[in-house]
Amino acid sequence: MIPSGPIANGADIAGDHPCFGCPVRHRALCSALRHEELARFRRTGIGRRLAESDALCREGTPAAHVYTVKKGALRLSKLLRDGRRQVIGFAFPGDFVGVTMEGEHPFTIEATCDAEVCQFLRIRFVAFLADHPHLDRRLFGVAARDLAVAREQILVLGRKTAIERLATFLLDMTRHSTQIPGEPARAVLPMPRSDIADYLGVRNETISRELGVLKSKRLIRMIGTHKLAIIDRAAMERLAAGDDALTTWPDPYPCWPDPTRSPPASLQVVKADAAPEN
Amino acid sequence: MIPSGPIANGADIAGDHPCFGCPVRHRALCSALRHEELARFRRTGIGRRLAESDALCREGTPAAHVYTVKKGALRLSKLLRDGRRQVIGFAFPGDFVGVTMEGEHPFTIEATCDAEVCQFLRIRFVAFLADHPHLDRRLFGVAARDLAVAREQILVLGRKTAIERLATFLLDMTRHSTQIPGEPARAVLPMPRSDIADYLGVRNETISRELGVLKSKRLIRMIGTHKLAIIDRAAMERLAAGDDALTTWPDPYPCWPDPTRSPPASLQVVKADAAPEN
DNA sequence: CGTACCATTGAACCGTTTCAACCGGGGTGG
DNA sequence: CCACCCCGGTTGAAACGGTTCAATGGTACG
Repeated sequence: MIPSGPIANGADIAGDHPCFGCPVRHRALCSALRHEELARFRRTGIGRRLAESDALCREGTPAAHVYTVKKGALRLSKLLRDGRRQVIGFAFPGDFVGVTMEGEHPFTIEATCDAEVCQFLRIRFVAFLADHPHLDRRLFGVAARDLAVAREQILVLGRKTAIERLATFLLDMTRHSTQIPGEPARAVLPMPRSDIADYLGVRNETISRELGVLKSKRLIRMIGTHKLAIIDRAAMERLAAGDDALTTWPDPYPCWPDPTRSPPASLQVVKADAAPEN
Repeated sequence: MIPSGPIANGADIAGDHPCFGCPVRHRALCSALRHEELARFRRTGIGRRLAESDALCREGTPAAHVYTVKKGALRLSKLLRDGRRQVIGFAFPGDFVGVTMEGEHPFTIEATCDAEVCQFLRIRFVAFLADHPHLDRRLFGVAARDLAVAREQILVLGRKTAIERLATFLLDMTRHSTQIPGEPARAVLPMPRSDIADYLGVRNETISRELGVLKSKRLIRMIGTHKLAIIDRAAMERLAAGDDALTTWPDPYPCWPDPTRSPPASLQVVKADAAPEN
């Protein structure tokens, strides 16, 4: 509804430029930058290679950098003081992480597997933003998308059963693997079971068990521990959407759309001196 | 970290202006607008009065307006297809709701009690944004704050017990009631128990029961059904933070901050031709 | 003052957790 | 080269927190 800024289409990068060959140079925030300034800013990023569980930053520490994911995957997580962990989300190639309004990181960022990121100094990034105010719109777009994802996850954690959460997650993961048209969708899970469990708000034993249920119901087929095929996508989508619940729900929660409640009659205009079309 | 735009301090509104006397004219997005344009835009908003359960918009319908809350409270909620409901969040006086990148509302917005909002036509709002690009930064700030709140709620729903969720919520609610220094903090709950339950991902019976537990432990004292006093704030905060869990947690989740894991030795610079301070 | 609806309380049930044992693959050292 | 071990993943059985269903209580509103 609120239009995003224009997508950059500047000249590409020469072979000796640090961004040359970067798998996400046309995605992430990089694609919002243009022409010469683009090249100048992107050159300030340095690559870092991470192994599983290597941390980019920790919850509560001063935020000194922002990052673009080039390969692998990251997990963003928060801890309760007694050690319970919640994975807030994962970041995949092309994602941009680490931007915050506060001075310190709101969560820990670690690799879930071998990964590569491009790291930018935050003060340089902030200065660059000041020189390029048109990026604010773009930044808002990134935050708005993240917000929609986070709110969807609130629905998942608040109201879905374990198997529904898992189905939702597996379908999501197909979007991060290249698909062959006509073939069953593939999902790669580039993280240990414990990360999936902490993302979905259950224990890893539950992940194992519900994966077993999906297998025995022939909705999925495992291809090793970290890869699988979605055999019956329609059934998975019904499951993820909460359609297959065996129980009918009590009255006070009408299914949407519910024409019987559509026009709230008691809505009334208090001040009528404004334009009528409002 | 990313600085917000300047706060408006323009001349106030004359007595015949529709915004005169609005309790939030110095807050919400209104405070980001300035001087004459400010007055012109704010005049385009019309007031609406809502009774409990009156809807401003419904999940999935085209987004035609944006709103500022003046009085009362709103709930933002999503439904699963079988009717399970999740309250994504509440909006209180001064909050700005309804902005979305998509063309349709991602959730239903209803009043939880008698409420008043100021309603703006979206196309007019978008046009105003186009004329005032400095507002993009402000808009990003709003989205970033909402994002932090949503992610905190993910932690609550994914990892906290029912009583911890309730303690977290009650402490939050004290920030929306005026406090008397030296007195025990007061919290007003301007919504039915079912809204609190659907916000915290439990049934309303559970809310009743856990409220009973907090009462019997002398952490809170009810003052009618919709008001209460926090008697032992320190204990409530420990409870909300997950400090009081009776069980010690297994090893793999170190408490933060954990110096033993701080410097990930395997972090290595891949390209070293960038500035050294990066 | 009655009544309807929200809130509370009780008891049985169930999904997920907890605790424990087992499996299997990859890396290491003998 | 093979045995061993370590650790992530899987499976089983018992315990528990929250749900479900049902009945009662309270209160706000007509």
